[in-house]
Amino acid sequence: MAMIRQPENFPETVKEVRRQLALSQEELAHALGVSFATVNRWENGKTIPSKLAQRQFEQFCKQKKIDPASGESSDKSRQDQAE
Amino acid sequence: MAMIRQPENFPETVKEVRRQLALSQEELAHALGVSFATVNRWENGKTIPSKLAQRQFEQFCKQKKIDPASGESSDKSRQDQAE
DNA sequence: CACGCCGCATAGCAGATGTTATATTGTCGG
DNA sequence: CCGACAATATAACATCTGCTATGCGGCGTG
Repeated sequence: MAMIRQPENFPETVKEVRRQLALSQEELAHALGVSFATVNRWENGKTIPSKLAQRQFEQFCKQKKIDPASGESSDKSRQDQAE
Repeated sequence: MAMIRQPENFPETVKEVRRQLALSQEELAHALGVSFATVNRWENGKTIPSKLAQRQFEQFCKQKKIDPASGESSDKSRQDQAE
């Protein structure tokens, strides 16, 4: 029985990932190939991402070396905001 | 009225790719992470794929070394269809 | 032939998404 | 304080997608 395992709270996860990368909702949306409204709805719990969107998001996180499951980047390669 | 630029005919492209890989609509759908109905609608021109879906499809083609633009695999690495 | 199975086409409904528009909030400079 | 601006929240409408069910034709088996 495969329980689809959605991160229990997708909204926070998205916000967290976005914050770690210092991206606006619009920028993240563009990076994922979806619209701003979609990311906004995800973060505010208005909708749940499609399989494709979930896949894309996870792939994006991997690519960016971010762990969506945890609340932290967890690795030491922080480039942080050198401004 | 959007002059969105699609591969001139997405329906044929999908059919062609699917045929080259000898996949059923259901199998391709699963490989792409969408439903059978969606692939079926694409092939029959009922709907146009979302950005995400287009992206996934193109990525799938690259991964499978198939050129969606042409009607042929174009390369010699054919896995046969010895059946 | 009758039956079941598979691949495909189609339809309806609910939910997700894209687009556009409007409102709110916070920040910055005057 | 006021205005301008960016980022965000929200809404409405059209389209796409997921799911389910149905129908059709082909194919093999009894």
